[in-house]
Amino acid sequence: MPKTTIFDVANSAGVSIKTVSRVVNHEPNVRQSTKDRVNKAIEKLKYRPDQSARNLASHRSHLIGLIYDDPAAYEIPSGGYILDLQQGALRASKAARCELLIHPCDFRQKNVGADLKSLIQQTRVRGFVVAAPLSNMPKIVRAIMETGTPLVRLSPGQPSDNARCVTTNDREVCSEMTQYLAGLGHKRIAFITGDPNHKAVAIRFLGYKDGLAASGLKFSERLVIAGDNSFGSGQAAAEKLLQRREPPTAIFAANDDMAAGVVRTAHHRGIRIPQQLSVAGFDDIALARQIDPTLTTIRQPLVRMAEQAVAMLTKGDDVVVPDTLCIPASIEIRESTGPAAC
Amino acid sequence: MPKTTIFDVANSAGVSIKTVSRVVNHEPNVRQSTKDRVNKAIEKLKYRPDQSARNLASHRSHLIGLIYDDPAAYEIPSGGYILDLQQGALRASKAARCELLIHPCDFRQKNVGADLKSLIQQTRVRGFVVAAPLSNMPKIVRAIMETGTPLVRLSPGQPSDNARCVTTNDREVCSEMTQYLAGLGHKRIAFITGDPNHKAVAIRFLGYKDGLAASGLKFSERLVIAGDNSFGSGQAAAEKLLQRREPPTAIFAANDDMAAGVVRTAHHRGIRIPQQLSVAGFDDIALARQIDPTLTTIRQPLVRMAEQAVAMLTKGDDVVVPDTLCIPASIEIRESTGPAAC
DNA sequence: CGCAGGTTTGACAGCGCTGTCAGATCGCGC
DNA sequence: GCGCGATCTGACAGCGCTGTCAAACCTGCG
Repeated sequence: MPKTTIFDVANSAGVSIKTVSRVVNHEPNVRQSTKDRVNKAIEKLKYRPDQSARNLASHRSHLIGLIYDDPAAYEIPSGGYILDLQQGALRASKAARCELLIHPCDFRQKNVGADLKSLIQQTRVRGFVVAAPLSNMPKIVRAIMETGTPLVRLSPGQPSDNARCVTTNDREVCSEMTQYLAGLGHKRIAFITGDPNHKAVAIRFLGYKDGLAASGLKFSERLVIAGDNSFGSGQAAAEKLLQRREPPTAIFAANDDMAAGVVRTAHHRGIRIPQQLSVAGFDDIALARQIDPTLTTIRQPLVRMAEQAVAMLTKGDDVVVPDTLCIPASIEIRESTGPAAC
Repeated sequence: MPKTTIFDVANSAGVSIKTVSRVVNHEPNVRQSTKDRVNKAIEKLKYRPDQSARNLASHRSHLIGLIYDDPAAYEIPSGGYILDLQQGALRASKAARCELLIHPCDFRQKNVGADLKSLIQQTRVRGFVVAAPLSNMPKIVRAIMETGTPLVRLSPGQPSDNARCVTTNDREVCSEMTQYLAGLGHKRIAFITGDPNHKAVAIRFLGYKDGLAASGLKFSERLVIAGDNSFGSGQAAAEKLLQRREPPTAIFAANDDMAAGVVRTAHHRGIRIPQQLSVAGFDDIALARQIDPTLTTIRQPLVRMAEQAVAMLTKGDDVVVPDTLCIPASIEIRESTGPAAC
């Protein structure tokens, strides 16, 4: 059974291949009756346009690239983040009749730039969505921009640049969370910062400070511990904080993995949550609902962010799309936070 | 800056385009000196072959499709499974200079078959890796086979059929795990079965029975509870088991998500693990190392399985590849199992 | 030296589609 | 009935590469 091509359809419908092409691509200026005839032929012959040929002739593709930090380069990958990303991207891709190419890449490697460029030139991807923390790395962003391929950055630290981006209100919502904790009576609220490479996560720290100020609490360096976004670093930070003579009564971690690490350490030390210690995270990864107690956190609308990012890429060039989109996050109160003890 | 094409390279190297093509594709019968000259020209002009053109001319692509059950269709996606799958597939794809297309699909939908077929015809994917539980669904497998696209099934329940597959020794290793628990003195070892759609998981139940027999324990229907692979079903099953007058002293769940659910429920009921209850899972997802206590489980070599599956697809047709590959799993003993109490 | 048999190279015709541009057809007003 | 702009349709030349096949070039040996 030889593949049915545009010629077969044209013959069957009694028109030229160009007209078939017009119908398939929803181009204007085709009489309705002709359109119907062609569509009927397409139906009958089960015609599917060949993407390779389309790409070749039209210099564009139906492929969307999703670029994110390679979890294989870490010890414990924060899976939820990536899956949410993928889910959103897939949803929008499907809507735009595109396929999704995933491309984790390790920014620590020297030749990421060259690697990306060759990917782009080979596949003629229609556009890329670059997730944090890669989205704020000039090396990566520049490599893509140099090829002229459209891209949308997800949660870049500074939203400037001449590339489009989709963000969330990290700072504001972290301030809210801090105020919520303060409102529960907590005076010593510790903060575990994230990977400094991850600018958007760094911004969360500012929100924490805002929240303290708004609640009339004063900021103390002693209550801030550096983490690196990993579960293990959350454990380590908690270890340090909880062995103090005057430990914090609440710990706010810049992401859920670290918050989960805190919960684990508290457990080990026999500290009850939330009776003796409140713990809050950020991201609302699946794990947040699976650990015990379930984690109070901030739901980052990652799925929708990724979805919008892809949508920006696939929207017709005629449609005016805003260059920057901010999708607000929301606080998700669960079992791990409660009134301050002392 | 117009794209550099094979013509530019041919001109620069003073050969025909066909020779350039030969060099690029590592075809035999090119004199070393010619090869060098061409490579130098490629280097100089930064030539990258256009995949669309290649695909069109050669009727094959550099795309590998990874098909798995759509986690978005569930409540709680079991992320570790998918990420491991992707990681393995990505590794092998990269080695074969291919890109990975991910295609979660919801087998509950009527038109999955048609959907897949159109994907295939449009993109001319070189081959598919179909993960469990989709790998044992005739509807899916047949749809792909009808298009003549190569595919490799991952952990299909029954390894027959005329499609290649990569499996692990679910049954044997589950028997081992059961014997290990029996060896710790457990007499009442409960088993939580998985999603019946997931044939490979169903097989684990047989291994459990084998293990009981090998340990001289007799099988009891009462100790078997049906789960559906989800965290929640693990919780529910544990709830049922633990409220009995004579509860089991060990619970072996057919996957880690459910085992984690058991741990959670035990916690809530104040039952100490492993002192009062031993819990074992299967898969070794990241969560297994993140919950407290860490979970004794069976490490399914998923990453390697996916890697091998893609490798089967990309190996030259001349290389003889076995039709079925079994990569053994191994028991990973952690904190959640210990000697029987009573 | 000449020739069989292998190795290396090149000419050229597509692959299936889209972009361009010119030609056909239509509608409408005078 | 004619002319003119707007609407529709088709011919054809690529897009950048690979497959085919034949030509050119090498060996080594009688």
